[in-house]
Amino acid sequence: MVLSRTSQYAIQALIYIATQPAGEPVLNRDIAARLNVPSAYLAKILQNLCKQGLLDSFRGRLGGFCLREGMHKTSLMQALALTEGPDFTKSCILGLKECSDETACPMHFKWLPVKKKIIALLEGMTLEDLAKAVQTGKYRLADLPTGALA
Amino acid sequence: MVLSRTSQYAIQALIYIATQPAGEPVLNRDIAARLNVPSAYLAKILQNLCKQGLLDSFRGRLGGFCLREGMHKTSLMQALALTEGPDFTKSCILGLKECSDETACPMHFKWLPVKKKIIALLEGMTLEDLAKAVQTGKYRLADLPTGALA
DNA sequence: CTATAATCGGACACAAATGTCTTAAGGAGT
DNA sequence: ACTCCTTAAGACATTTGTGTCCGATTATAG
Repeated sequence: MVLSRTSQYAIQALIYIATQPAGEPVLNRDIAARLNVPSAYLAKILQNLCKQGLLDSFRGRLGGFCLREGMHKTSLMQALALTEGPDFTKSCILGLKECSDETACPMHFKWLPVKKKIIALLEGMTLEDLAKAVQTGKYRLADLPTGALA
Repeated sequence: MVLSRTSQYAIQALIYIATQPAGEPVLNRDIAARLNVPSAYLAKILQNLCKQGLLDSFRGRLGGFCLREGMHKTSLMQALALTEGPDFTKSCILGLKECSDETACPMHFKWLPVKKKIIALLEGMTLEDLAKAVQTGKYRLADLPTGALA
């Protein structure tokens, strides 16, 4: 429900990168192992986030990916706009092309407040926030506990 | 966001059928035309809803689909469980297989209240409710106004 | 009984999402 | 210069969602 696998991988990876020391590139291979996600596919996703300006990438030795300067405060909403498309919260829940306060589907006015809550939630959480939550050890980013890898 | 095309078509069709006189089968062809949806695909969806017990179908002359006795009060939640699978609200927003109050992803406790609102909304709306809303003429089921077809 | 009209069921077709592989290009260390 | 390690890029494969088609089946009307 709600998010594509691509977006889920992207968010997980972004949070993980945000937990690592700023400025030290993180290896795609390490992220993939940590999150238990296919690494070649993850690489594609990270490359896309680079093109969109959220990440920086470095080739060669000491290379890898890291958050671009200042991007720790990126909201989940902004990040998802990059993976799901900028209008991913705009669409009608029943799929109607035209659905607004003036031309509403029968669910429109019931769905609207819930949608607003979702948007507020996504706009209110930053990568930094989520990274800090993970660093407390109370939450996990993958199906294994935070420190379970060797 | 949120619903597959299949589910969107299913809900639209169910609401439309619920607006029609009970007991009089509705033609798949008419539903498809009214909703501007591919009729062969819609037929598959309706057949599935029959197998799952939500609709009745009748072949031959005077045939078609209609809501099974008593199913006007079916909630959106119940209908979506048939098209999206019974656990479609259960899953973790980040895609973790294990994510509960005890083993939580960093979004878990923020997402939980929103998820509950969504579930309450879906459980609170019945096909009958939505059909009545459409019948007031204030809402539309397709991209054309309720009465726009010839 | 026959013709007609509708769903049923399966096979097929196409597109998008997801995942894999290989080669090229670029940076760091020796 | 050379080698190694990394991302970049594109081709390819697989899976799933979406959509089409056709013959079989069933019910009604004449």
